[in-house]
Amino acid sequence: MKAKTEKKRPYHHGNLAISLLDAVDELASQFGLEAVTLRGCAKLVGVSPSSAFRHYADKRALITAFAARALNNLSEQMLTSAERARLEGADPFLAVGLAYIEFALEKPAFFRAMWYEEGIYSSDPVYLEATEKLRNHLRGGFANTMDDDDEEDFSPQELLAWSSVHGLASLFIDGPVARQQGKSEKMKIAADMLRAMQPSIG
Amino acid sequence: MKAKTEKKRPYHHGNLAISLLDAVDELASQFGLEAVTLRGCAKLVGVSPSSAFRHYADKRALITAFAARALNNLSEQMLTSAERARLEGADPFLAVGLAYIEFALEKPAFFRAMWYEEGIYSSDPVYLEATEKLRNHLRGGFANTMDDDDEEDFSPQELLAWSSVHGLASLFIDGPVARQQGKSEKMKIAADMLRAMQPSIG
DNA sequence: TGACTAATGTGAACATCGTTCACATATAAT
DNA sequence: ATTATATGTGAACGATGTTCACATTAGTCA
Repeated sequence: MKAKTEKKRPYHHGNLAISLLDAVDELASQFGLEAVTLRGCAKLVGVSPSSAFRHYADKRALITAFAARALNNLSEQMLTSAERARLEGADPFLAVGLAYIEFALEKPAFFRAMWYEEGIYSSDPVYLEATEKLRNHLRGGFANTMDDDDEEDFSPQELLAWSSVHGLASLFIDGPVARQQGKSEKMKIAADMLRAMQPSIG
Repeated sequence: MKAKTEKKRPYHHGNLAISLLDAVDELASQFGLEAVTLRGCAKLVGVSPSSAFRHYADKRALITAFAARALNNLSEQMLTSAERARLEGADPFLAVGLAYIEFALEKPAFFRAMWYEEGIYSSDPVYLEATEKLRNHLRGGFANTMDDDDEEDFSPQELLAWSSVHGLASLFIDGPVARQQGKSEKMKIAADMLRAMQPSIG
């Protein structure tokens, strides 16, 4: 959040790599992912444009790191909402699905960055690890409610759950579904869809 | 397809607007959507960069037009596969869903452009009309197999169908699902998912 | 402490991109 | 034929990603 905006400016920033990620966060949240610029990030951090290349091979690598961080954010959010649901005796399946969609609605630029295949290095180890974690949290959240047959592969039911949740999130933020409606109505639509799926995953 | 590549070059191209769309098609198919450049399209068509602005307000408008055309392509493909399924006595629901996913697998750049919210004018009338048509073809294809209660809004079941199909397509081309597998295996996974959905939409 | 080395930030430069605008050329209308 | 309109051109501008020689600092070890 805070990009160490105001201080005496020592020649060495000391935390540039992470501060640049914060800058991407800031700019992407405010103006969209497409508006994120290396020079803009550098300026926001108060540093020369070329200094970014000491920490990231190129812009794409920076966006990749940001995407990985976003994936981890989503993983956390799903984990906590699954735990809370279990504690409250609520349906963890619904909770996990709704958390996924809510994340996309609240941080659309983050969600887009996660799956921005053409703008990231999708085989970067850090990014890959983050997708693995998300995958497992998804399976973990969904597994308690449905048959957890295979350890590695997604069952058709699990894939249905992930796909539908991912698809609705995408259609909400980038598609023509419920364009005019507010967040709470969208969440209600999402809950209805998830409940409609129950017969398939019981 | 053919961008009138080789001929005497009259001062006026005569078909620039459409030829530029063909150029976007060509470049996006070959090098990805992010690699599409106004100057590149102009060069491919054999015309000056600035001439593009006589037909499109800016690059974003050009991409918007391309996205609309892609949406119409997908609509056609879904329509024909639904008809064929009906003639063959096959399951139209499965056919429509698989057509959607197959399109994304075969033309990923087209599919991305369709939902490239930050890179298009999503309230452009032509684009909007194309999304409406797709919407209706989706409902048309799905409606025969499930309760067609409401005329305008998607029922939870219909939305589940669209979301899951859209989500799986997205996860295939931009996500970590079945990365290593070939198209036929992915189509089998898709069919399994669609069948797993049957209890919810019967 | 002081000197050497590695790490980190800078400034100027380059090619490319989207975009604009005065101008050139072709087509259509009168 | 003359005029008006549509369409394409060339040169320019600012912004972007990137590179590279150089400046500054931090870390290490005598």
